[in-house]
Amino acid sequence: MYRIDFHDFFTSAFSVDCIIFGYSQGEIKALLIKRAMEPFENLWAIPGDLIYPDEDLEEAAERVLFELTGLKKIAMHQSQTFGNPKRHPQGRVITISYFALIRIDDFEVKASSWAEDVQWMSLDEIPTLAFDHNHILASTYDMLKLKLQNEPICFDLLPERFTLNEFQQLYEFAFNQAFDKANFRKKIKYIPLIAHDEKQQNVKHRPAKLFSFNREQYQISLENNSYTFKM
Amino acid sequence: MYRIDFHDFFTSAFSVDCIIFGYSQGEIKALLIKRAMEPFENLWAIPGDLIYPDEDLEEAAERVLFELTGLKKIAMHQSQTFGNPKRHPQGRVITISYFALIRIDDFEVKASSWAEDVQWMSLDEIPTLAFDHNHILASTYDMLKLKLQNEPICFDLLPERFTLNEFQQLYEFAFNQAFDKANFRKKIKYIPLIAHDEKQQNVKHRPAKLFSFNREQYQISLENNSYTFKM
DNA sequence: GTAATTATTGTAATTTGGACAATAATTTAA
DNA sequence: TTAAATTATTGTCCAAATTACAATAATTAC
Repeated sequence: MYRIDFHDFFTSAFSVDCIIFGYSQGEIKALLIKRAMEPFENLWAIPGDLIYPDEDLEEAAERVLFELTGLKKIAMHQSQTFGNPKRHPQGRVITISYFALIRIDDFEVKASSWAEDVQWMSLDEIPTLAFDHNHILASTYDMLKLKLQNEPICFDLLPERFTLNEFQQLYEFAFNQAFDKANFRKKIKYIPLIAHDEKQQNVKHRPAKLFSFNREQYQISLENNSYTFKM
Repeated sequence: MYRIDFHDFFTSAFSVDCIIFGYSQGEIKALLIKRAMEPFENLWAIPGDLIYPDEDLEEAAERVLFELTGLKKIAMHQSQTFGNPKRHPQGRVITISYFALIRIDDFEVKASSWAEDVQWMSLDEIPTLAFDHNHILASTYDMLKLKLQNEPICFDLLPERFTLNEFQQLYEFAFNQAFDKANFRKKIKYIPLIAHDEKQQNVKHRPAKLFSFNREQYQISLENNSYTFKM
């Protein structure tokens, strides 16, 4: 039986795609770039590019994101890998997707390298994207919703200090359903939050108290096995 | 600015690794092969190999698994991707891991191709494996335990017809803790099971009734959103 | 001060979950 | 044939969580 030589396999490339979800004004959005380069020139796409031969995956995700959008110091989480042989018109490129969650108002994005433009887009207004990026985005959003139920990543989307109503609204947006206010507050009773003396400013009604997530306390509970996040 | 040419990136290869978990005699085991080939010749490893240039990922996982172990018609689920630049001593190889769950007694495994031996190994008796395979295996087992709580994959491990006690024992093994019999039965009250007239054979005590998972009913509930599996 | 608005807390009924006990069905051995 | 042994199955009670809904408190705008 003929056996292919090890080096015959080195005919493929890898890329990373960085799906960045942000939250602002009660809405979850995705960060997209406009391609100034073939293939799919002028189409919108998930920021992504090829991995250097000696680069680790997560390292590549951070570099590529920075090069295209100016974002840095963002914690990236590995998601799925997409490898249909026909997904890239110029050759075999397998892409590993990474996702991250940020507060839109805390960062400034700026298109550079071969990104002609960069923009936050509402999830219900996503145009046809380059490659299989519509599929990748939808599939990653499903994963995000799953994680929102089992990990305290909602606090990466909310402002550092938030009201309990803002907290509730994020979940109402993500799961597209209303919750009872009183019951929501009971459900989150065990989530370690810090209650501040500070209150909402510039609202024309009774201002709500501001809270923040107690990451230190959460870490301790994790190590103790004394609490597991569940929504 | 110097820009690397697209084709300079084609210096890497992909592989798939197939983590097969099986269940038999009250224990979850993993299927491993003994390598008859450099690198790591004679070490045990997760069955895996390079992906052909024009092959889809899942297709590759199924082919590789068959070539090395004789297993076929096994539904594979994508897990994580591992890409440390130094993980393969002969070059840059990024590996995409797939996992599957099967009933050990329903299949026969047979080493072939460059697998010198193939064996089911208890999870607490795993030797030092080739490459980063100990890490991959441990990480995939963690994922399995997570999925056992949120998806009805336990029925891929149990025999087609099982007793409620066998069902309970699988969870007791995976989570390494005992459950109350009566309460376990309450918990599974809404899981769509078919109760058969048939009973356990050849036991020296009152035989238990046999059940099987009602996949059709489960599919319907999924589409209805009328039930979500939760353990 | 008063109306309007929203934040926050409370209550009661229902459902679920955990600990434990009772009963039923079957095999084995005398 | 029957009693002892073993395991399957069902039931009960109490505590805790969930749900729906209501009441009260704190602000702002006028």
